[in-house]
Amino acid sequence: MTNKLSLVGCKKPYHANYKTILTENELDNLVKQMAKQKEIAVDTETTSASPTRAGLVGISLSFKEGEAYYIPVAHKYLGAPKQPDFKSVLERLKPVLQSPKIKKVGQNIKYDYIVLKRAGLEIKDMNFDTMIASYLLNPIRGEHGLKYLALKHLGYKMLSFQELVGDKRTIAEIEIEKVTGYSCDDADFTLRLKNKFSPLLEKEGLNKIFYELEIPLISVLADMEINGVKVNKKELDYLAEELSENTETLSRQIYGLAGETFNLNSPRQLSDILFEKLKLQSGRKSKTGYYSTSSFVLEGLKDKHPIIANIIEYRNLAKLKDGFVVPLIRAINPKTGRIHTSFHQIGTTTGRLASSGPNLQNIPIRTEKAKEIRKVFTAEKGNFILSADYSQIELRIMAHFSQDKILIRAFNEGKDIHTETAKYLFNIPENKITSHERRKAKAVNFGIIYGISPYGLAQSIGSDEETAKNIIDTYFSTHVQVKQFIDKILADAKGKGFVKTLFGRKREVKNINSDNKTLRLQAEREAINTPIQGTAAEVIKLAMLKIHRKLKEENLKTKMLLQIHDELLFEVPKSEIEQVEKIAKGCMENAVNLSIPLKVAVNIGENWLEAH
DNA sequence: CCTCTTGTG
DNA sequence: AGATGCACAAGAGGC
Repeated sequence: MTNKLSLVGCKKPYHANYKTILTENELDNLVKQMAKQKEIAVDTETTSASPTRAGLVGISLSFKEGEAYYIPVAHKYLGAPKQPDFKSVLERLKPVLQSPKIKKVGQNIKYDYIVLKRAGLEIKDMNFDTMIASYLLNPIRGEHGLKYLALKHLGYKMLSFQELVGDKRTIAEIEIEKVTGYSCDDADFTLRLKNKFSPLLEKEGLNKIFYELEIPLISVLADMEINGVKVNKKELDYLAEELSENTETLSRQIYGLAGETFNLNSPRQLSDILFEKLKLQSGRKSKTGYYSTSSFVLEGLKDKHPIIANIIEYRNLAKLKDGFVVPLIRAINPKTGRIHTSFHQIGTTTGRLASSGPNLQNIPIRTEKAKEIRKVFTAEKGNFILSADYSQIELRIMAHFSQDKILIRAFNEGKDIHTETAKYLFNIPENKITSHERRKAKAVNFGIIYGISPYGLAQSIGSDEETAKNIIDTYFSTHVQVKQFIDKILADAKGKGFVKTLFGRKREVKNINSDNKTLRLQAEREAINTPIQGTAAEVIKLAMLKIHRKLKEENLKTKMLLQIHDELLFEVPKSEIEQVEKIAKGCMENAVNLSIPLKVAVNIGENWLEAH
């Protein structure tokens, strides 16, 4: 069945030959041809956007531009033809898709890898991901979808998923002929984009970071997503119940004090109550004409009216309940009883990972109730949670980049970096430094990495701007090489229009020469922060590759579960704890060789709270 | 779909 | 005069 590309929505049809594989014979011939190829583009069609839940509906393959094949396995609609048997298709494809000698190409191939691995087929020799290539070529957010890339780089308007599926529930209900065109387009244009991007990566000096970091990371992240993390559902249910009772009590009290009921979750309505009705001292109006009710504002009004403390408490508890507890309960996969997040390699402008569905990189920790939530992240019977986190990785990277004498000496001597900074800022001996001064120094250390202003520092240490400015000046006059490092980054960025990480990841800084001061200053802060944050992200990614490889080599049952920017979380059988502790610490501390040592702290416990 | 708010590193 | 610390995800409200 040949489909001469008569697709709806195609402005500039390529003369493609797409074929539906319906018989054993056709499948045989296809596999024979595939076995001769050096590289094959793969795409799967499924029942869900979430790969850890999705069921396979069909697979498309392409190894020559303009030619592609669609193997339907689970289309279900009135009059659907008999399709090749799902299991036997997988068995027939295994020799080629699992061959370490045939390169696999995909668009967001982690998705397909997960779907196929769950079905029992593990893609080998994943070699190219067009989404990641596009991201490395220009790490901006939200412009790396296949449909967008095909239009931008090849001038081809693909059919959108929405246009294909319409009001049907899943792709399984769509006619095989239509899906053949759609899915073959996906595989075909993935291959075309690969051919376009491959030389560009080379030209931009991105080959190393692409082939040696991001591509091998795909299967590591896929395994983490498949693993998922065990949570204690009973405890979550209990927390939800408890938080509901507490928020209801608080809201009743708040309405009593306000003299009327209103929607407490609406900042606008709350603003009217506090600043119009109760006439409390307001701050500036926001863009939309209402006064801010942020925690910063509320904290300042705490003593002015008894309603304030209640609102603060309500906000805290409501956030935990509606922002974490309830969504976590909903996210539990009924089949595995675990929570499977997605990690995104193209989620950030700096090279960090992002997590969603649910986001497991922002689980609360700071308050007592928050700790209760951390506690529900637990391990299977006989296993423990092991957490390994880098100490001060960003400041260490800044020390390496800047070669600052004070920072390098402090890290080489294993000093507490914030205390050390306080020594220089306030010109007092180490044994005289109070927690108060250390706290200020800590704010300065973080501020430097972010490209701070006197106003910003004043806000975070609660001083006036003049004091903050003096502190910043002192920092730069003592940490001479840090100042030089920042000046060099800015000069570089202004000259070239981009900044680079240690491993050569590039980020364009668009407004670095803008006449608009606000935009320019923001670009300058991005230029300072990106090499530091981005390099830290690369260091932990490298460590993850090493750990993943080692766990496999040593045949360990330990599972890598989460990455939270400077922390890795594992689920470890009791018998493997000592070994894994060594592996994690060793791989993380030796991921790269810098002018300063990297330090990793390992903690073990029954749950994430105990292990952190 | 944007704004506000708040959770993390 | 007015803005002024990096990187995110997500829920709620409201248009």
